[in-house]
Amino acid sequence: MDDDDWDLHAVVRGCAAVIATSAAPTLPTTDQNSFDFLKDDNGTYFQGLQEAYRELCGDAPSPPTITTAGATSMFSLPVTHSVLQPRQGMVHILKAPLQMNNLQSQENIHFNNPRLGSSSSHSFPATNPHPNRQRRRKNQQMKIVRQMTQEELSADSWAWRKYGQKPIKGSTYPRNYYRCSTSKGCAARKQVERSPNDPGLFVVYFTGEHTHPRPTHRSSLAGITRSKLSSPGRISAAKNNNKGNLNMISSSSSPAGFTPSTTVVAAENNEVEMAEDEDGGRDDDDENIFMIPNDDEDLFKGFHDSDDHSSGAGGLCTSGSLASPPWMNTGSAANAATFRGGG
DNA sequence: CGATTTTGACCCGCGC
DNA sequence: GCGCGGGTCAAAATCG
Repeated sequence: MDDDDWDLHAVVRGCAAVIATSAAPTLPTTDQNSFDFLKDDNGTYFQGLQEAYRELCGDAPSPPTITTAGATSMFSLPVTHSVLQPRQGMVHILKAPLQMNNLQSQENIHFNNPRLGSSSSHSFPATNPHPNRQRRRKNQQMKIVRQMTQEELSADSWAWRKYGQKPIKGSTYPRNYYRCSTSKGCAARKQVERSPNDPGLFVVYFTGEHTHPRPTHRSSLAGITRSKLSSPGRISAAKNNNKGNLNMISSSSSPAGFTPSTTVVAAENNEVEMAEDEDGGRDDDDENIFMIPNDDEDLFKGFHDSDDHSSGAGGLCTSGSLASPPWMNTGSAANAATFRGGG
């Protein structure tokens, strides 16, 4: 389920706080292994982050920069800039808003995780009619945000199953919710919506982790037969065509088709701008950012198409400590999007 | 028949 | 405490 996922987010949250405050203490959690790759020998994370970046990017032209922007701190992993601007070709790994302006001590690095037995004020009642429903505080979620073209979305070897669609207030287009269908217990999810600034682009949020290796052949996966955007029967004839939903597509024919450097563009959508935390407020979308430069093709080859290089199930996933964030995997594509009611 | 999509309802975090 | 908004569930419909 999402339990591990939650822990990871909590760890990352703490890690970000540590870096942002330069305090660099050890993580106040028992589940530190998940992000040990960010930790150095001194028990801090700054060095580890740099190393992690080197793992991801190979020969990075410059070391990763930990920077702060206004009231919000963020990781910035520049390739060609010492400090990249958020809009200059970044993939944003969003996390919960740390409210760094209020973060003064490690005590503030607090995990509102009921499953960690910490300070959460929320827990599922015993009478929960949906005991399997795993919810976490919005600001506890870690997201990776990417802007992708339809081609990019199609270049995905993961199998995604749509489980919801919601109109988002203030957004022209609805948001579509997908979860990984490769493995039943897989917590990997993604949200796809059209960029409000460029309907030709899609803003994709990746959350959760894949609990299984990347499938080598989509054709062997359950459900892929209906996840083809290009399928005339499904798209043009199906009832959802006129609704403009974001439909999944599979991409078994293009296992190596992902070319992030050409398509992952500057983050100009509203979500990412909010993620910049310009107002330093407490908006739900006002999340801390773990930014990775999208113009580093190797980086995303590693994340998205590592198996293209015969690296097995995720080239970066070389250890059990989240060497390869599974939520970095690209998702399926989307078609035209309009509101559907409800919600 | 099995898997996915659709879609209304439900749940819950969060701001006021 | 209340209401809004977002995320998820799950039954029905659909497809191959």
